[in-house]
Amino acid sequence: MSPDEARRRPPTAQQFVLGELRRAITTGRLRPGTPIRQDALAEELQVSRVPLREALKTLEGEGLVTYKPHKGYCVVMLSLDDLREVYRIRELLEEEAVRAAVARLTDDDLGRIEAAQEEVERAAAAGDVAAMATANRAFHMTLFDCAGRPRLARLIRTLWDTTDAYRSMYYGDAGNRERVIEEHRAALDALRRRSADDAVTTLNVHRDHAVAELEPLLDA
Amino acid sequence: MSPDEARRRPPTAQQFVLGELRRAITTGRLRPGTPIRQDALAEELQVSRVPLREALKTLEGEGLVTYKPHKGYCVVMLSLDDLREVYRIRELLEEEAVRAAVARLTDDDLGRIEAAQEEVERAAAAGDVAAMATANRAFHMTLFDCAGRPRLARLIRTLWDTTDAYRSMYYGDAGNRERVIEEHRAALDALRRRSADDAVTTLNVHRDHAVAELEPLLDA
DNA sequence: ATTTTCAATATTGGATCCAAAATATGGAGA
DNA sequence: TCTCCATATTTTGGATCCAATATTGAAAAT
Repeated sequence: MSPDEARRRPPTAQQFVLGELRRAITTGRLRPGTPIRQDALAEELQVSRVPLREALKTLEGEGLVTYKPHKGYCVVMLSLDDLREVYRIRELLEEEAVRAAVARLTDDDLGRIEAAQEEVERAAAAGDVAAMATANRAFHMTLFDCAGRPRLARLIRTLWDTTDAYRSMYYGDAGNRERVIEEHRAALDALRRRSADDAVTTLNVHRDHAVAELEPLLDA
Repeated sequence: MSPDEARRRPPTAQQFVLGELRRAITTGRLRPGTPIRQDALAEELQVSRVPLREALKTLEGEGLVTYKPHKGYCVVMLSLDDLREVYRIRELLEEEAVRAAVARLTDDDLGRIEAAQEEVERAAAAGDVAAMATANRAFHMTLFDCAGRPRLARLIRTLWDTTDAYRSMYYGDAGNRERVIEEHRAALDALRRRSADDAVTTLNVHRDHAVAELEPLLDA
């Protein structure tokens, strides 16, 4: 392992494993529905089963894996209904977050959101799908964090985590990337005008587009 | 351990510990803010630290304890803001659940909710606070489960878990117990009429009463 | 007296080993 | 051939041990 990797590597094995598992699920290396063989996975990640199991417990709490006593963990298979349910819950919670955020949005906050958007556009221009997914998330979460409601923001984060595995596919399409940028700009415009209604509407459209694109992917 | 206890005891140590920890936090035996000494707790519960740590990971996911690498776990101290935030989120999600539930409520469903209510009243009459808390929870969750939205119901459950520690205090007061029963009856009436609006309104009032009673308790 | 450093101690993180449960295998009986 | 049951193997659950990190306390220097 290079010094650079060592610096990046989290301070505990369970956090390292957690990140690796997220990535594996996100990128589809661990496909939905597959049972998780702890022994094999632990060996592959060069850790013992203890930190692996703690990471799995965390993922269970986030709804990314299921667990049955004495049967083990299993990557969650998101059904179409699940997807719609998650997005509907997101709609409810994110509207709440956006309204609270707009009510107390400072110019400084706005600047950070704009910076995130610049990063999104830079990644899109470079065609870097992974970077774009990260930047997109930062864009939204920065806004949600402005609501000053840590528990609400935490909930929304876990909901995003749940569908991360599928969202990355969304950015594979150039048309989607272009549309995301346009919709973000519209949202930013609403935020600058401190119009909560417009921001909510814009972001709802944004979200609906995403779920509409994702739905076909789940049939396969 | 008696045979009866043995039958009740969960199939894995981590589930047993999970239940014990919840109770300990709920009853205030583990007070908010106290760091959790794994060694001592494990010994007290007669298990090793491994299942204890996995249970703690679950509780962390539910927001009942916090975790810092190399520092350990800590029972969360719910601030007044936290309480309000949790109840506001519950309001949003439970309205959604109730509307979905009413839309598909069968007579059979209604019967189960009524049965839960009978149990609530029975426990209240007996002055059994713990049983009343359990029955009350069953009353609401039975309704939420009727929504046919498993993820939504799961989320609501974890939100309830978060404030369980404080809710039990609520039932210590006889006036509160009486009011809960009245409000449940009003909600049942709305459900029988299949009036989603009335059910939502009634339950919002119900919830607001609870939070109003709980708020003073959090100053101390 | 205050601050800093360093060692001693306590506590968490992780690896290995063993036990318990579930699953797979294979043979006996109908 | 099919079913059922006993056994072997795999896999998960948990206990113990060791390592790494954090905390505490005391001594030394300013």
